[in-house]
Formats: sequence, C-alpha cells, structure tokens
Amino acid sequence: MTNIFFKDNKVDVKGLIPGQSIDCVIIGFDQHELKILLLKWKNKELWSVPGGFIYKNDDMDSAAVRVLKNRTGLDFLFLEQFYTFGNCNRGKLEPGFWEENIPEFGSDFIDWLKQRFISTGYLSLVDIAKCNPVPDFISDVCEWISVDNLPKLIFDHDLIVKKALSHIKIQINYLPIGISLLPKKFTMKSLRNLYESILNRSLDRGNFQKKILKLKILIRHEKQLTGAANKAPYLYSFDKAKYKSLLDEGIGFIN
Amino acid sequence: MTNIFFKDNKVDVKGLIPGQSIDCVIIGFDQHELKILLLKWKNKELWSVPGGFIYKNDDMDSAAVRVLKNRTGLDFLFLEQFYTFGNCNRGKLEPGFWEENIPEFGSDFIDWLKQRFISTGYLSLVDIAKCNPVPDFISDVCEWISVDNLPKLIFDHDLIVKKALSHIKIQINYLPIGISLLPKKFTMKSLRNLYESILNRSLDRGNFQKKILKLKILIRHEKQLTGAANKAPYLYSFDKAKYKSLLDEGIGFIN
DNA sequence: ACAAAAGTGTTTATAATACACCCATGA
DNA sequence: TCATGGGTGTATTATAAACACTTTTGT
Repeated sequence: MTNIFFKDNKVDVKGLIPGQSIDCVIIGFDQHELKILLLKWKNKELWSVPGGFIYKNDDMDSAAVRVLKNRTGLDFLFLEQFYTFGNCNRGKLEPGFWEENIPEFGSDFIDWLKQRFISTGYLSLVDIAKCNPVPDFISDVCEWISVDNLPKLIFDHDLIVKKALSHIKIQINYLPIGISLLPKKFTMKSLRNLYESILNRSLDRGNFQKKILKLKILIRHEKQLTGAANKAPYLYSFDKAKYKSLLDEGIGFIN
Repeated sequence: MTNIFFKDNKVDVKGLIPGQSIDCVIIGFDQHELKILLLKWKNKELWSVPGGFIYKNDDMDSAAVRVLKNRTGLDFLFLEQFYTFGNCNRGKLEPGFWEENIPEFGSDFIDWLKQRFISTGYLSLVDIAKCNPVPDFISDVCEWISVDNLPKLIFDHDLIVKKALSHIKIQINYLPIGISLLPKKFTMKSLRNLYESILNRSLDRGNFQKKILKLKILIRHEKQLTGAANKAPYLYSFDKAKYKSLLDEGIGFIN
C-alpha cells in the first residue's frame, strides 16, 4: 500500500493537487494474449485501472512513475502519457459509495474524493514475469486480466482502456513493443503473436520473419527444444542499441 | 474579450477549476508557410498561445471550444487534444509580474494565477482567411506568426508549440489537413506546399498529384488564369463526404 | 515414414521514385 | 518563339503478399 499521503492513520490530503489524478494502463503479454493490470475494489465486483494523485511539488510524470512502482514493484519501465480525460461527469458513483466502502479513511478524504477529477492516462508496457502486482488501499486484488475479456470497470475506465489500446495500435511502430513486453529471450512465434494481438489480425509467418530479420535488431541464440514433434525454433533477443536507434524513425515493419 | 468569469469588474474565480488550464495551438496556412495564432502580452515583448480556464460544470473539450471561439470568432473547427503539460515548474515568472501587468484584475485573481497549473494542449487547424483574431484580457495583439520564426514565448509555450507541430507531423495522415487549412478552392501547388511545410521536405510534383488524384477526394474546377507566363493550374475543392470517410483509415498518400 | 511447425525461397502484384515529355500561357 | 510552370506518362526500383519448398523434430 502506498502510504505516502497518510498521516495519523488518516489520509492527508493537503499535500496533493486537488481535482487532478493519474490513471495507468499497464499492459503485459502472456503467451498468446494482451493483458492489463487491474485492481478489484474491496467487497465489490468492480474493477479499475491503477491510479493515483499528484503531489504539489511533483511533476505529473513522476506521479505516474510512482503509481507504476507501487503497483508493479518496478522502476525504469516504459511509461508514456496518452490522453487526458476531462468530462465533468466522468466520476459519478451512487451516493454513499465512499462512506460505505472506505469509512476508515476519514471524511476529509472522502469529501476530497467526491470532487470532480480530471485524469491523465499513462500507458506502460511491461514484462509480466518481472512484475509483482500489489493491491492499493482501495482494492483487495491486483491481477492481470485479458484485454479481450474485461470485467465491469469503474467510472470511465473502460474508455481509458479503449483509448490506450487504440493508442498502442496507432503508435505500434513507435513504441518499444517487443523489448518491453517480451522476456529477454523469445521465439519468433511469440513476437509475431504479440503483434497479432495488438493489431487484432493475423500476419503472414514467412513475411513477418523476413521483415524483422532484415531490420538487424535481433540476435539469434540457441534453438529451443520444445518436446513437440517438429522443428525446434530459435530463440532471439533484441539488440538494445540498434532497437532504440531504430525506434525514433519507427520500427516500420508493419503497415 | 471573454468576460464570462468577470463579476463587478473583478475576475470571479469561484466558478473555475483551480490549477487546470487549456492552451490552444491554432495553426493556419498562408500561401507558403504554416502560421500560428499568438497573443502579445500588454507592454511586453512576450507572446503566448491562447489559453483559458475550465468551469466547474464544463467538459474540458467545451472549454477548449470556448477559447478557440473567443480568439478566432469561429465555431465548428477541427480541435483535438494532443498533450497535457504537468511539470511543477512550468509556470515560473519573475516575482511581481502579475501585480505590475494586470493590477486592475484584483489580488484574488492574481493569487489564483500564481498557483501551479497543469495545462492541456489542444490543436486546431483553421483557414486563416475566415478568422477574426481578437486579443484577450492580458494581450494587446492577436496575430498570425510564422512557425519558422517564433518570438520569445512565455512559460513553456515553446515546448507546447513544438509538441503540437510534431503531433501534426506524426498524425498527418489522420488529420483533416487540407480541408481545414485551405480555402474552399485551391491549386494543386498550394496543397503540395502545405504538405511540404508540415513535413519540412520537398515532395515530387508529379507523384504527389497522381497519388492524391487517385484517392478521388478532389473535385476539379475551372482553370485559374494567374497572369503568369505559363500554363494555368486547375482549381480543386475537396469532396467532403469522401474526405471524411477516408480520414478514419488515414489519408495515406504520404509516407 | 509421418505430421507438424520452423526456416527460407519464389513468384506476382502493387507502390514508390525519378524524371521525361508535352502543353498552355503571356511576354 | 521562348521561358516557365502545369499536367501526365514511363521506366526503374523497392516493397508487400501469397504461398511453395525444404528442414527438423518426436512419435
């Protein structure tokens, strides 16, 4: 639990910028599908994207880094702002929601939560295997959920997730997709599956392989004997330096 | 002058969301170059992008529409959010700046202005000929300035402009470039010049023409006799319906 | 030997690029 | 009739798409 804005066991709201929040869409890739890190609210069948607030002497980006660190245990992740959600009716809940669900945090905090919030959405791409998901003060579960099978989300978080996913799709050639979402060593099939999941269409096996090999950003390693009755695939890793220098002009092997 | 938050000749700050602002990068195209609508602050050699604040019962998008309307006299323009600027040191000015420059607005407003602001940047593309630039309460000039020759800008407005221009460049195939920035009828050369200005490189004349004609979004009109000693160019206009249906998938004639 | 999936090659179609050609215009 | 810029065509190259062929693996 992030406890930085707690004081005498009550939430100290004074140090926070009012009316402004951060929401992080944290994306991972698990074998064959994209997943998103979600929080399940205590005693509710209601989920949300991890979020947080901004300190008065904090850059907004730093606040996003903090949220990410608190939920995943990870630092130095890819993190990028993608949209700010500012509709005036975006935070509506049934009356008494906060009082029922988090009475222990005190009425000052509850009043504070009831104000209108403008929230800036951040996108992060992470390797699920490295993550250590931790619930926050308002949730009891923090879990990877398939983006194809999302539960009921609070507020406008379904919109936030949708925007984030379309951001990834549009920016696919300019985001560190492979290097952020895959483990250090991976097969060509994994990499292709990843791109197929994001684009939501199948890509020709042979052409995909040819194109990405031509970019010279992959290092080929030993074969991986899977035990299956077929040819074993090579393992690959990224040449980080080449990957990053290519990223600026776009890793344009998909159109 | 926008006077909606004035009351008894003083600025009434109560109705506004504190700490949150809008900045509009309004882009036009004048013959051969991209221009941006800037405000010159009273008695200062200091310019800024038009901005404004958000009412407590106002969507952020509506606030941006209002700013645009107030500065240009125009409604129904292309307007799109592109980034939110949230560094904690982004509003620094020398001490006494507000007191010296706008004492007439009262100390409540000045105190209010001194708080930290998180500002969301909006991009608008407009036809310069249709605009009627109007200064706001803090400026005495509202003028189109070439983006290649920007004056000293206040706060982080140079960063805001830079981000907006790179946004246009990256999103070029998904923005209503031609239809927003050009007059109703235009020559092929104007259209090409526009794209060249945005991309900051020259495009082959023949290929450009062939590609855009193949999209079937242009309607050819009468020739325009320029008085020059050469073949007269055709005038074109956009087929709005076809243009808009193409935009979703990207007007992809530039790579 | 066979099925299955990996790695690579081939063919075809499409698109990008460079630039050549002819035409209209006013001096 | 000449220079200038506009409209269009062509040859070349590069890229994309479809899919065929070969290789490796375990049964």
